[in-house]
Amino acid sequence: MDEQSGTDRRPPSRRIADDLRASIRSGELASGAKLPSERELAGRYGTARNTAREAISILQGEGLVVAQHGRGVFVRPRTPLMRLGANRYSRQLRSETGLSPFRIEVTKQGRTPKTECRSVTRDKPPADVADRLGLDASTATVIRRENWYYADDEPVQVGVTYIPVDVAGESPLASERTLGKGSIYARFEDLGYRITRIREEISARMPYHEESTGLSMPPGVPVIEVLHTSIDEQHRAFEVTRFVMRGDLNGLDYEMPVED
Amino acid sequence: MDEQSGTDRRPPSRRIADDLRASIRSGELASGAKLPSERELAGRYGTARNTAREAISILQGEGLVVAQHGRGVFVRPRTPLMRLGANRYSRQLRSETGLSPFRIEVTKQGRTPKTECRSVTRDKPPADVADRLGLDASTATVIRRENWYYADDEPVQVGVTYIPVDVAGESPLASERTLGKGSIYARFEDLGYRITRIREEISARMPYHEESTGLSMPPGVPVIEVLHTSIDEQHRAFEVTRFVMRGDLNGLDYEMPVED
DNA sequence: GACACGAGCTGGCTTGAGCCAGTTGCGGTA
DNA sequence: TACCGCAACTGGCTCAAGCCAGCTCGTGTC
Repeated sequence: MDEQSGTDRRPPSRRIADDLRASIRSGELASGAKLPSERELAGRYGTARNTAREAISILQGEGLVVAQHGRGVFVRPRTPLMRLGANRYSRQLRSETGLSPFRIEVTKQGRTPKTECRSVTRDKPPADVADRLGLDASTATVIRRENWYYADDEPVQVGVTYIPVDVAGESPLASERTLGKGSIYARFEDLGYRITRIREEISARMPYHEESTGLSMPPGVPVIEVLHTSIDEQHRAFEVTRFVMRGDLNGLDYEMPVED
Repeated sequence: MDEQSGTDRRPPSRRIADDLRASIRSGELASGAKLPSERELAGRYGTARNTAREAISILQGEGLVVAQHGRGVFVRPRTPLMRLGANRYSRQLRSETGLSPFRIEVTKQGRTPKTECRSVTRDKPPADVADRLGLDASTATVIRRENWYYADDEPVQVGVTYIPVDVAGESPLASERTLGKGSIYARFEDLGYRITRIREEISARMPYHEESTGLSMPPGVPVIEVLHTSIDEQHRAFEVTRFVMRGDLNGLDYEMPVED
């Protein structure tokens, strides 16, 4: 726009990034399209290759593009989000379909779901979890169950469930990786804990280094962290799960009454 | 650890980033602490300054550190999140305190809240909003109200509310920036729309360029986007608001019954 | 005591060069 | 025809140097 007047205070890398961003937004560079190569951008703008590279790295940080070694840089296609709702705890849904809401969501997108329980251990609870369960973080022991969720063999979410030993007792929850029909909430019902309320504390952040490798996340994508607490009729918090999910593939969808 | 065997396949920039990350995690570099300068890191590791710089940029992308021109690079202090719950729509809370939940939350943190209605216009609704309101995106008109929320004069969140013209009529909602006591939901009640259910669709992403400048967001921080729908006793969706909030300052906290 | 100035620190940004490592496709060989 | 291998692309990462701009703090002046 205002090239000639010489008063373009933006550094060249910003300018290139701004131009590319505009092209992406206008649709000129469609979803999945290949950007000009670093060397070509550099030539086109009369800058060093590193400067073009810097521009691309800005867009990567914004989550707009992904680079593929040897192939090029591409506009990140926006895949539809899997929307997880509170209905994932619904008894009816559990019994009707026999499928977990995660499986339903993934199937709906034409992908193949898979879940895997990686470990069942006894541990000390993290402070925030102990707090939600009404336990003393330094003395209490909990069962820790680590679950991974996949779509087409691509990991999309992790859930770590903490159960007080007093609740789990000697039930399958305390030791078995597979929990049989109706899955985990059916087992809690076997023990007399029927989920009637949930609390979900939601935050977003960039993934830890382990998460970004474990979930094989591209740069510029945040995670959604959900700290979930299950509460029964007697207002007992009997289980807490921390979900960490890829922000580019997952979303939450709650519908609830306004109380008071 | 395995320096000598020469088989440290990590590129130097990664190695520096890993070391710094470990120092941060161990607490050796506490929250708010100053990292060694780029030039010092370069010297210490025997690399070029650019390489140390690259390492720091990795940590910036992870949201672990913030750079301040002329001062140094610092471990990002983790400020406690403001937790917004469904109670922000509660009638009782509205009448009891006369304060909005946002104001309560901010005050609780010892900061000074401020809200500002930037504009009230008539517009076409975005497709997703039209869908939630049961309108035709291409023909319908809505009132668009843009609100900014501040803590200590720092912008922390934006909310854009869409109201069908049929709902707003000639009420203050359609034109006034200030809505008087009890704020927006009291005005909806004046019109016969009493909020009984809400739907909240939540996602996380990196901020758009405008958002990151408008909310003056440091790099490596995502936003939480909430698409909120208000529903009355007659199952009418009478208002939709899109909230965009800084992920490092805000969180959500819902407690709800499990239905079915 | 208040203030202006500058030295020496910090990060911000660029250059132009080089080498490495994936990817792709073409052409020649078995 | 099937396959191998190489050339020519792509991004990944680094170097060494330079200039700019913001911050801090000491020094010296008024």
